[in-house]
Amino acid sequence: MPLGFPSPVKQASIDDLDRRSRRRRQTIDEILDVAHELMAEQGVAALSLSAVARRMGMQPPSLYQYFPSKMAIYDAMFGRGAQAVLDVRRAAIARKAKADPLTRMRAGATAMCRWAIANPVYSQLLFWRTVPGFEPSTEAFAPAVETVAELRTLLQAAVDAGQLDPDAASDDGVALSTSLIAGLLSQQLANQPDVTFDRGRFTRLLPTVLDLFVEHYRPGRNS
Amino acid sequence: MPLGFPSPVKQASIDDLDRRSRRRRQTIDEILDVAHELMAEQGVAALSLSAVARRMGMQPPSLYQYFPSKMAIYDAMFGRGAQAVLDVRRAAIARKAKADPLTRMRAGATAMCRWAIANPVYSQLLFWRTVPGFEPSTEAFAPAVETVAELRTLLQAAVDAGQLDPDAASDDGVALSTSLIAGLLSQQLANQPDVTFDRGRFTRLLPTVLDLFVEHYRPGRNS
DNA sequence: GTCTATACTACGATAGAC
DNA sequence: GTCTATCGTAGTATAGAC
Repeated sequence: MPLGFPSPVKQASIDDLDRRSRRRRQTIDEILDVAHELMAEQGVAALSLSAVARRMGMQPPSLYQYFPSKMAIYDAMFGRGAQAVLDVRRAAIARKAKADPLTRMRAGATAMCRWAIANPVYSQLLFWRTVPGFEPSTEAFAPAVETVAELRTLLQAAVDAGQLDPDAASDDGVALSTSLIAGLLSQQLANQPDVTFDRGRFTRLLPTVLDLFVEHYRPGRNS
Repeated sequence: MPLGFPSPVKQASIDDLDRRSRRRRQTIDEILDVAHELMAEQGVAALSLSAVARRMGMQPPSLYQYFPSKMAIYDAMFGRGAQAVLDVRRAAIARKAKADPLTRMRAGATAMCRWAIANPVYSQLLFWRTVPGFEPSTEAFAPAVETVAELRTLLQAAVDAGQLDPDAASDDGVALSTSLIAGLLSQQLANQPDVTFDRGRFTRLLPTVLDLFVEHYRPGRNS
């Protein structure tokens, strides 16, 4: 390229790259938002790329600039949902930072449960995995692993504070607590999908179920 | 038709009707069996009539002699599954006919749970209802209603026998007991779908969970 | 009651122009 | 990065012959 001539090709500045990648992220987010909408309307497993493109005013092939396949969209949704659960739970626990471990555990469980009922599409993806051919990638699954790890940590804190028996922080304790909550969610979403958390016949039982857990692992109780 | 001439059209005898309707029933059963196979292989929501026909050595249009639509097949499967749950539970309880109500309740729950894990396709249909566009008909749903009714009756018997607090037979008691079991099933099927009931990290907790329930409704316990 | 033929629609994904 | 065009496949369902 001869010196003294400004390049006819526009130089890509840092700002341009920022703008471009921000634009790209926006499009990706919009795709996921629209996919979520459609899943809510037609069923999670009924997602179609054509429908997504139609609603976005795009042509279907354009979607392949952002996701290499339909399953990649499901995977991104899974990751998004798992991250949201992690965030929601952390936020609820942070709000009770000064409270005892059991209070924080209850707050985390309640917030997560409330979010799950308000977001049935994500719940179905995360907790049931009923989309034919879809399995989440390790990356998308990571926040879910972290959520369970943090649950275990909190249970251990309750044990250390003398609020729970040491068994509560075992594999069984973790499995039991997740199962108790999954049961309420499962029944609520299957039988009263359009009822709010507060009014649900099943989710209403959350405090009771948490009591059951705490009582079961009451320290000194030879279970 | 002139007398003295045997009809050239073969008279349809009672036996013929029997044979014909039996044959028809067999075909219907085979369709449902094959549909079940395919759902197990490809995913419940991925059922395709063409695939059913292919595997049966039929042409797709022939299926419409037996089911008016794909959803009708889902509905029949739902009904079949709900009836199976009812039967399995009743059989387990009948085997403990002479035992106390709580023992029978535990037996029923265990048998049902075991069956559900061994039949994940039906479980997904019955307990999650994640097939886009499908809702079970009242007829198909009837055995499920009956199962819950019988659960309530059994809880009431336990109350009457002084084994449980009267609250156990309330709406909340029923919802709680179904949720506890649904939780184990849900977690087991989503996280360890190919592990047996006996070895499952979650289903293994069934006795514990039943204890939780019984303890919660222990008579005289002011809960 | 099974078939052939077909209508109709839709889908996921790729190639290549602009 | 978006488009048009298209491939290849699949699907549900119906009409009508046999």
